[in-house]
Amino acid sequence: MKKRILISDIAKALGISVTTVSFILNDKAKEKRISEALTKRVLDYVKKVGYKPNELAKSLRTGKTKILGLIIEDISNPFFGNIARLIESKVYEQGYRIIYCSTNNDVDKARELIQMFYDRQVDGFIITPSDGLEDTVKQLQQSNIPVVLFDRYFPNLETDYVGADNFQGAFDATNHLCQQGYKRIGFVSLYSDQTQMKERSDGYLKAMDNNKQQSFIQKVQMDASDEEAMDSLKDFICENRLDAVLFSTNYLAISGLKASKKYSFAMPAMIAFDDHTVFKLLEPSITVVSQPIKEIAENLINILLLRLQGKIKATRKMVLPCELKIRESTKAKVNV
Amino acid sequence: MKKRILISDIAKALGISVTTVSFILNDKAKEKRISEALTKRVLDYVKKVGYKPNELAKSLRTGKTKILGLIIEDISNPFFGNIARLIESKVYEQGYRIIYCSTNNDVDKARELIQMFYDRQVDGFIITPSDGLEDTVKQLQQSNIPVVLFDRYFPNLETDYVGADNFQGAFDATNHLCQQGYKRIGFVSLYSDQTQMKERSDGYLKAMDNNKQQSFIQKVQMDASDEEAMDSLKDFICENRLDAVLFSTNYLAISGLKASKKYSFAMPAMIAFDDHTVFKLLEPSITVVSQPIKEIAENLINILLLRLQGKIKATRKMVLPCELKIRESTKAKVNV
DNA sequence: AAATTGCGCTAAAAGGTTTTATTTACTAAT
DNA sequence: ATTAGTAAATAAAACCTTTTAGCGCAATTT
Repeated sequence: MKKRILISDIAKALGISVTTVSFILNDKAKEKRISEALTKRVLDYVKKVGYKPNELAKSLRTGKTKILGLIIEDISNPFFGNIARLIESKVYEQGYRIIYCSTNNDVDKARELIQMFYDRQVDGFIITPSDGLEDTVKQLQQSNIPVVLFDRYFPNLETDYVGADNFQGAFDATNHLCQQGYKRIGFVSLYSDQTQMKERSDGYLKAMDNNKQQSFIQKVQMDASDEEAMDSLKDFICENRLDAVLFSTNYLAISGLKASKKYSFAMPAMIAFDDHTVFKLLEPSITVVSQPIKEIAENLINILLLRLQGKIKATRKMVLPCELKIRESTKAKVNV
Repeated sequence: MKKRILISDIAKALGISVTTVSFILNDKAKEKRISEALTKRVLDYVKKVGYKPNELAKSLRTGKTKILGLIIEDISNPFFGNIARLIESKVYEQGYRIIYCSTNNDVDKARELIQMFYDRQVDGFIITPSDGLEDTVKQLQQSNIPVVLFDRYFPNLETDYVGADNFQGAFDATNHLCQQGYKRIGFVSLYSDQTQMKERSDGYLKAMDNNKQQSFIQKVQMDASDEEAMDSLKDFICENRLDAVLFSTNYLAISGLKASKKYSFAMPAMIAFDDHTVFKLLEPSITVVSQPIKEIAENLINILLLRLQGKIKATRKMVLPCELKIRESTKAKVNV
């Protein structure tokens, strides 16, 4: 276990001051008018001995940790897992690291996590906010710490935000079902005030309205068990004799599919929000509204980095288009 | 933006020294014989003003960051995503945080990541090592920093390790196929020296041997595209007229299923290693060898925490049993 | 000749803790 | 009356950087 080499060791070895070394290492040689000869000498020596600055000391002094906090709903959900992977590799290139936690939509946990990350002085946040987190986010803003929300936002709070066009996605999906000839089209959502859910619901309703169709809506408790969800979905679909269903999340769609298997009823035409490996493989394969995951991740990072560099003032809201991926589960209805 | 309150502010306000406050805050009041009266006075005041220590300063002084590095293959793979979620919530209770990165099985990236985390002075590592990472892990050990490997290990390096009983899992799966009457049972694996692959392969071979059956093995390049994997799997299954296949990972199984869909050949009886949402939903549902994810996560954390507390000396290797979840894809063969 | 400017570099403070070594004020024992 | 011992608290060093303010000197300006 060899001792870590310090900036003072370098200074001593070269017979110069610590300050000079620090300036050179922080690319301030020019600005501070350090001679090129000395600059080179220091850089060479640093390389030779493989000096690595102590990030903790650096952070303590500068107040910047180069760590970003990622607060998401659930890292084991492929939608979030994929975003996390993309975010992680993006920021990595910029010298930032990610420290993350899943909230499972629990406000108290979310609050605690954010406080914790704040105490650890992360430089910025990317958050999928749960219901009721508005105050906490506001506090972060007031503390002047950059926050970018994604997937959902707070209508009454000016924040940076990146998300998909949920209204359009749901609208297009519903329209597609209408065009295919379906007459009893249901919509499955959650008991939640989150904006993405509201927008999807609005998109569905608008399309149904345009097509002069009666709407059927079923909400599921956010903390419902898989069993409970399956039960209520079975009833919803069967009792209303639906011939098509739009599911507002991928896991609700999966619960629906499980239900149809468990209770042996025929799943009507269906569309799911958010793609998933399973949807491509099923027989029939499932039509989905797919969010532009890559673009979402890229924009999240871009906005956050610009904020960190103080390059933007006004809040930015990015709404990215969804893509309707038409598969077998929504083929044209054969009129009976 | 109110100024952060410091330990020195507390000392000043109460007319005592910084040292005393620090002792009390670190539960050393007894040991350092601080009077109970004073202890209470300090604790009350701290609570009242809501003092939170600066973790950076603490870390700088103690050399401990209370951050653990998690290096996994791919956070977007549900198997790893689930483990990550469990690990995260476990360590969270103990006051530790996780900083993670995916390697995508790239040694160079893994090495760089570990170096980075090391520079940031994480207290310990949990790593799914890619091929060729042996040296790096050895270096960490020599630097006296705790490392626990999982999913795979290095036969020639004494390390803490937690993983599933891959041999037994593959053995049981293969035996099950034999008992169901299948005669041409193939095994799909990766070109990789990783131990978990070797063990699964050995389990398959041993069972085939016991049952006096001819073995069929196909390896896929680790960096093969989905298309390439699908092509080679199609050829493997069709040209050998296999009536059953054991896939050594969930994503290989998924590639196989995609291939059967794309090229319209009937998928023979099959078993996948590692469960996945998709396997329960397919028609027929897929029999799997399921790893005890929860136990793996718990043991990883337990061992790492014990190491961090210096409570264990000898390396621990935990091998946990897999469970064969029999579903519809391996029903008894009807002899033609 | 005195005052100013520019150059190349540096001493020392600051950032907020923990911990070692020491002090002070007592009480008890010799 | 001196010594020894103990309880309760503390001063100052240590952790390793970045950054502010400024020094000594030579060249230029007034």
